[in-house]
Amino acid sequence: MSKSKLISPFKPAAHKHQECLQSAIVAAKTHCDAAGIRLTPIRQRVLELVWQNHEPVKAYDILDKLKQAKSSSAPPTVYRALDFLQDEGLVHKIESLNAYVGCGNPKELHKGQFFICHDCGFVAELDDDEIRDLLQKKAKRFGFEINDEMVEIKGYCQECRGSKK
Amino acid sequence: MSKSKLISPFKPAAHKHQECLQSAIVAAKTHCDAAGIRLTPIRQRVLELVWQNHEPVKAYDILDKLKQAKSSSAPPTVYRALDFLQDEGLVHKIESLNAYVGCGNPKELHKGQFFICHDCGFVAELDDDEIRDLLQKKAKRFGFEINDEMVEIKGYCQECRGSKK
DNA sequence: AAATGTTATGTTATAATATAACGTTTATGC
DNA sequence: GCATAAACGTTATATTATAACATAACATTT
Repeated sequence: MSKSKLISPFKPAAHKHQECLQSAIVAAKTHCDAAGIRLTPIRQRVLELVWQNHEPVKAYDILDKLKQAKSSSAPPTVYRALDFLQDEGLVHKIESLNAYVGCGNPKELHKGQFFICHDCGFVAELDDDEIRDLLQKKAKRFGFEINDEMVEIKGYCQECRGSKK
Repeated sequence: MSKSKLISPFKPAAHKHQECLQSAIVAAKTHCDAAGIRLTPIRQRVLELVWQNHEPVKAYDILDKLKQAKSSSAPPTVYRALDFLQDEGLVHKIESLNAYVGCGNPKELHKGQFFICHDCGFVAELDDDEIRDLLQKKAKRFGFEINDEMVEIKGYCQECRGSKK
């Protein structure tokens, strides 16, 4: 079946973000338990920091915050945790920003399509087979076999557009 | 009218690349003349280096080559030229690789969709309205106004797939 | 619990990518 | 020619990411 799922929708600026954060952590724990891998304290902490809001977070900003608790933290501390989280589908990298966002849908490994608001910085993640199928169809025309895809769309979200009028 | 144009197709490994290079330079000159802007020697040289082949080229690799002719070249030399060339649609940045590819279609400013072979490194550029329209349609559903888009697809080109079987 | 293998983390250094800031030169229009 | 803007030179530094090797934590077998 073809799916089109808004994994991380745009939300009112004042939504209850604690809930996003907590459900992401629960989902991550569940996923890691099921997969028999370890969500260590460092990894969980990095995941929490990525989920501080719905904006892409920079590796060195994460590092700064880690250092507040543990001054010995270094770049590899962060990048290793981010690598782990990406491998498990708990975090995505936004390539065009060199920044990272949480993913609330670790179960199926996927690469979503991202919509990023220039104004508020919010990122919405879509997991859409129609887009994927169309890219497949295009690729097929010249015999290309797809293995990985990055779709990052920038513009203005409804809320920010509204506030400008 | 809706277009789907393969701006830079995949090509046999042994295609006559001199022709790609030369026609790109001619197109760039024509474009700059028409627009009343200057394709200075540095800019032209950087463009030639980007067009050395159909693989994305790194800024510092360009710099190394510039230095061979003029040892005073520095990072800003390269990045300024790349910025200019990107603004004019003569070069695209592949965000997921931090690398740059030439574009043979400067006339209409656009952001293409890129297909990148993991094996040979070749990049094909597609300029396809069907993809763009679909992304528009998806965005519209949640009131998102698109302003910039990045589509980078990785996998294996026909030639490389063939050679593996 | 000792020995061992594996995974995760600590630590230092450095590579790779990109921009800031300011001065100088060069093109171009008047 | 001269004023102006555009392009370039130069030095320094910011930002992003990885290499390399040591140590610690945990798991498994004995």
